[in-house]
Amino acid sequence: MDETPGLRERKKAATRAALHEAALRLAIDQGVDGMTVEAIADAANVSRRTFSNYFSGKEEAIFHGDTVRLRRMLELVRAQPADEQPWTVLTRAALQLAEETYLGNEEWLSRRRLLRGHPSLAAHQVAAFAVVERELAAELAHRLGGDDVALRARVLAAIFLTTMRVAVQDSTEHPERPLLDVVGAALAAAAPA
Amino acid sequence: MDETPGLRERKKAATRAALHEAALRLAIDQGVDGMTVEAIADAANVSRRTFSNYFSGKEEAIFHGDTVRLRRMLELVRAQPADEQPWTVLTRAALQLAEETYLGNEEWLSRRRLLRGHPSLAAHQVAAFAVVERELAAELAHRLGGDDVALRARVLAAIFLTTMRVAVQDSTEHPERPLLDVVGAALAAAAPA
DNA sequence: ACAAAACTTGCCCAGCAGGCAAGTTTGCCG
DNA sequence: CGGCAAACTTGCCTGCTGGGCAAGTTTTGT
Repeated sequence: MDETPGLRERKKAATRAALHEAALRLAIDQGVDGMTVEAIADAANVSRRTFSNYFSGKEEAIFHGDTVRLRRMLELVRAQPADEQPWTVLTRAALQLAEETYLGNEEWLSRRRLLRGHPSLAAHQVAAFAVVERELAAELAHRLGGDDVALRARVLAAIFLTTMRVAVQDSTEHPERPLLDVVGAALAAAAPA
Repeated sequence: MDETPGLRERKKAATRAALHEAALRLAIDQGVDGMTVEAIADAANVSRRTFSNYFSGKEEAIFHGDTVRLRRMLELVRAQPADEQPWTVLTRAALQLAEETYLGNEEWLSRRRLLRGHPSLAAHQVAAFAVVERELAAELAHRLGGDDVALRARVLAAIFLTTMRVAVQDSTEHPERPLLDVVGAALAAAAPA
C-alpha cells in the first residue's frame, strides 16, 4: 500500500480532524446550541463555507471521531480469518477497538461525558453508528451460510453496532466502570443463540 | 378510563395526524427536499408556526406514524404477564403489532417504498426507533433477574428495536415477502442466547 | 358566567445548507 | 521543468428553518 496517500489527502484529513477537534471543544464549553458553525470554522482556520464542504452540520463534525473508529472496526473485522464464527469475529474486533481507543486517548470518555444528555446529540450518534451498518452486513454475509443470508447478516450487523453504542453510552454514564468491562458485558448479553 | 380525552386533546391529535398525512403525501410526490414546511402546514390548514409547535422538522412529521406504532408496541409489552421470558414477550408484541399494522393499513408498505433510498430519511428513522429505547429498557428491567440488570435491559431493548427496524427496512426492499415472515425471521436471527 | 390555562398565529431574527463562479493549490505527464 | 487539468477553498448569495415573543382565540374547570 501507499505509505503517503498524497499531500492532498493528508491535508484534507488534517482539516477534517481540526474541524472535529474544534467542534468538540466548542461544544463542550459553549454548549452545542451556543456555538455557531462559523465559530468552529474560525477555530480551525478555515472559512465557514469550507466547513460545509466537510460536514453537513455541527453534529456530524462532533461525531466524526466515532465515524473514524467505526471504520477502523470494519478493518478489524475484515482482517480476521474467514472461517471463524461471526459473533466471535465481532467480539474480538470490539474488544480490540475498545482497548486501542482507550489507550490512544485516555481523556476520550471524560470529554464525552461533558456532552451527555443533550437531546439532539443522541439521535445523531445513533445515525453515525447506522452509517456503517450496510458495509458491515456485506462483510458478514461472506461469513454466513444457510438460508436468508442477506437478512441475517443485516440483523447481525445492526445488533452488534447497536450493542456497541449502548456500551459506549452506558460507559459515559458510569465512569467508574472500565470501558472494556462494559463492552464485554454488553456483548455477552447480546450474543445470539 | 376516560372515553373522550377532552376536545382539546382530540383536536391536537387530529392536527398532528393531518400534518403527518400531509408530510407523507407531499414527500412522496415532491420529494423530501422539494417540499417546504410551509407547504405541509398549508396542506393541513394550519400556519407554518403551528407546524413547529407539533414537530421539530419535516422528517419528524414523516415518521410520526412509526412513533405511534412504537408507542403501541410499548403498550403491548406492558400488557403481558410479568413472569414470561423477556424475549418471548417482545416477540409476541412484535408479531401482533406487525399484524395490526398490516391489517389496519394495507398500503402502508407501498407508501413507504416510495420514500426509500433517501439518505437523510434513514437517519431519522433510526432516531425515531431510538426514542422509545429507554422506556422499553425500563419496562424490561422489571422482568430481568441476575447481575447488571440495567445494562442488560438496555441492550435487550436496543437489540429488539434495531431488529424491528431492520425487518421493516428489509420489507420495503423485498415487497414480495410478507411482512410477518420477515419480522419472524429477523427476530429468530436476533434471539439472544 | 368568568377567569385561568392552553393553543394558534403573525412577526421577527439569526443561523444554516448549499448553488455558483472566481481564485488557488496539487497532481500528473510529456 | 513547464504547464494543463482536476481538485479544493472562498466569498457571495438565496430561500428555508427553528424558535422567542406577544396578541388574539379556544377550551376547561368551577
